[in-house]
Amino acid sequence: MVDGKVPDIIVGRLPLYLRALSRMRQAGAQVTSSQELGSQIGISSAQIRKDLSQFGEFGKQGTGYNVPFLITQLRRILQVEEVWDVALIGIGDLGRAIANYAGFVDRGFRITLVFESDPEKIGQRIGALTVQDMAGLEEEIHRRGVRIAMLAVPAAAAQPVTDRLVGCGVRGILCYAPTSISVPPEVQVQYTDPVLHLQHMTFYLGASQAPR
Amino acid sequence: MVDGKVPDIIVGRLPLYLRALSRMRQAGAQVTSSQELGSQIGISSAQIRKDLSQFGEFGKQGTGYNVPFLITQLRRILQVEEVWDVALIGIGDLGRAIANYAGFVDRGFRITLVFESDPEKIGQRIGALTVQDMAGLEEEIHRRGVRIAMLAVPAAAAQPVTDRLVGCGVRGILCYAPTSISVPPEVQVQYTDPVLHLQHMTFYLGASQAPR
DNA sequence: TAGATTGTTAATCGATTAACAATC
DNA sequence: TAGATTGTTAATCGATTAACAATC
Repeated sequence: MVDGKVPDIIVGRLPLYLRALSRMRQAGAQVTSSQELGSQIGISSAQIRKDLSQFGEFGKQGTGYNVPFLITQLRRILQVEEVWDVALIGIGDLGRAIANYAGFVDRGFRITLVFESDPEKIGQRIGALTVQDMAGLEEEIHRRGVRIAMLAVPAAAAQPVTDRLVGCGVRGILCYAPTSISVPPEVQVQYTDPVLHLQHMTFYLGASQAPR
Repeated sequence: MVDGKVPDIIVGRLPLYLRALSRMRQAGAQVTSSQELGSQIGISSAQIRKDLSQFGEFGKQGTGYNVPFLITQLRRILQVEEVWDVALIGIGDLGRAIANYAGFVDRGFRITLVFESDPEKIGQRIGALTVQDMAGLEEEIHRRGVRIAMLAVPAAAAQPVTDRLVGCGVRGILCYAPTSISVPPEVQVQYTDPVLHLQHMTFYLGASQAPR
């Protein structure tokens, strides 16, 4: 109910709740229950109620949760009511796909700076953005007050670039490079590596593929 | 030591260990310790030893773990000694980036089929692959014995496509669509949604961005 | 040998679930 | 009112950590 300190594992589920609720609203739902929300995302209703109770009382006995209201609350809790500016580092195929992705703004993020070290790519335009030289990274990020970066550089470049990002004020890094990076404790890091997920799945897949 | 049933949370860490070990080997390391491996990826040494002990005894007191040997063992445990054929569904910007990504094969995966519903894209070539009509999905996947799919379609299409995939023998799905999908219990699903990670981070980011 | 590090046990810590009074 | 569903407590379950004998 009162937030002394919220377990990180709970914080990590809130975006999932928000995503499911947004889809429900899109589908026209005005209310939902912990039961319905849970079955939608494969989580027990008790867990959802417990998680939400960390932040307040958002439901009504007998009827459940008002979908738009709960969305508003989760956006507030997660601090995505306003849109965050994000810097994207690395314009390979992946970086380009990220830069072109239209699904960020609705959910609280907007790529406003893109950097790349390859001289061939510097100056290219991606939508409304111009690819900038890594040389200007610190100055631009600092000047714009950007606090979040997405790192889509080769694994070998991830740590040095991270150090530069941290040095110029970035406090959240989403790392697409298939490697771990080190940051000071005040900096948030999250990783995304599809191969980790694939290898997690293959552990459970019996035998090999069908005969060819 | 003996594998009665391995907790899923442990299985999920093995790919992380494998990734870190591969980088160590690349860097020329022949041996490592649970201490070193742990500090590299931000996990306690005790946890690494405990996790590995689920599958056997891979280390040597006093000296630690032989890097290439442990890599071999993890690849065996995760069933990525051989390369898995993977079908990719959806050739938007993201699908294209996935299809072009060169980092899969080394780690056990190879995209061998790509499908798309947009008639404009069918027949296009992506590297050595030809974009195929979704109409032939079941036949092609079944014929090739493909067991794993990556889903890079819009959220609204995710569930119907999933049902088709499950119907033709796919047993592992990596879902890039920002939505949850339902599958029978024998099918593995993993998700990747960068926005979930970003929203997880913003919870911790104080105040707003710097003044503009 | 002495130092280092494993594999494993027991203790601690934290997360999930079940259950139910409160109440819409 | 009767039925439904919340928020919360206590019990259960599972994961992590600390510690150390074994041993390379």
